[in-house]
Amino acid sequence: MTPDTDFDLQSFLPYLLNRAAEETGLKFQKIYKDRYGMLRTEWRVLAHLGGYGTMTATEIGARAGVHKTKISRAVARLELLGFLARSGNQTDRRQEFLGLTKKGQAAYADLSLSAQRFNAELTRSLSEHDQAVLTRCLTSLAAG
Amino acid sequence: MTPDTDFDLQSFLPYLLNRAAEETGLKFQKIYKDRYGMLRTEWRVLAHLGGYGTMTATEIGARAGVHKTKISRAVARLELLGFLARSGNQTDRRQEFLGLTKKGQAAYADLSLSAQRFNAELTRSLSEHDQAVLTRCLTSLAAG
DNA sequence: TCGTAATAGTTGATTTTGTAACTAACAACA
DNA sequence: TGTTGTTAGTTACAAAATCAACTATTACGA
Repeated sequence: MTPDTDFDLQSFLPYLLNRAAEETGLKFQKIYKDRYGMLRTEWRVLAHLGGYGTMTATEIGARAGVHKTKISRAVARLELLGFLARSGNQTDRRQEFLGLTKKGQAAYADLSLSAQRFNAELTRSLSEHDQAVLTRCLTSLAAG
Repeated sequence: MTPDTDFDLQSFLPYLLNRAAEETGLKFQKIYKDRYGMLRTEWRVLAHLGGYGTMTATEIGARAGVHKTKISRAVARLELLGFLARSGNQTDRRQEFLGLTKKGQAAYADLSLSAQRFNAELTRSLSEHDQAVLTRCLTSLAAG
């Protein structure tokens, strides 16, 4: 039985993407976990609110590509930890506007700075051109 | 309070990588899940054994970047489903050589072919050059 | 060769995620 | 109105990942 495919796992994009994501993600996870006890989704919610301003849970989910149950739990925990505050929407009482507290803003300022440094370190060995190609390809792949 | 960082989540590599990995990974997951009832780690173990031949659990873990408890459970399940067989090592009775059964080989042949097609579809919109850059960058990032 | 350390792999307890069902509020339209 | 459908968000339960502890075996040094 000869192998009729010359499949190469090392060039299979989902595999490579997953490995690269895990490798880089776990390293950065240490930062927000150690400093603020945050989980990944919590950091992601914080990053969205810090970077794009107040919005609803559904909107975060849509932008971040995260399911609403995960958002719901992350929001609850961020609120519990004092990083986030909710304010009901008068015109549509189903939804709530989510915004960072002072403490949340401070955490975002700190973590986003660390993220920048972390990213700079990651891309240090890549040429400007490669960085541009990589970001473009990833953005395209992430969009589906 | 002016934001003293111009951090952009959209160019933060761990975020982009994670999104691209999820997007592509979940799509391909449907294939091995629907056809063979496999989980991601199980498909990954199958892919390693199918692509590189018989090896031990630890070796798969090291190559695939997966923790041994995940490997252990994936192997147990693949064995249960009849895709994989173990054979003890005489010279070191702690370890076992893992290999695919006929059924496992057939599943690998099928899935690796689908993976190739899936990958081709993913990269269809990318130029040859971009593909090469992407793969190179991802491999470098995955290596840590 | 005895005792200690290291390695292969498994198992159990805890945490986190995923799936589905649920409540509450709004929308559309007869 | 009232009935049906849709959307926002939460919760309950099942599935899976993580972490630590465990057994069995081998390696190594006094």
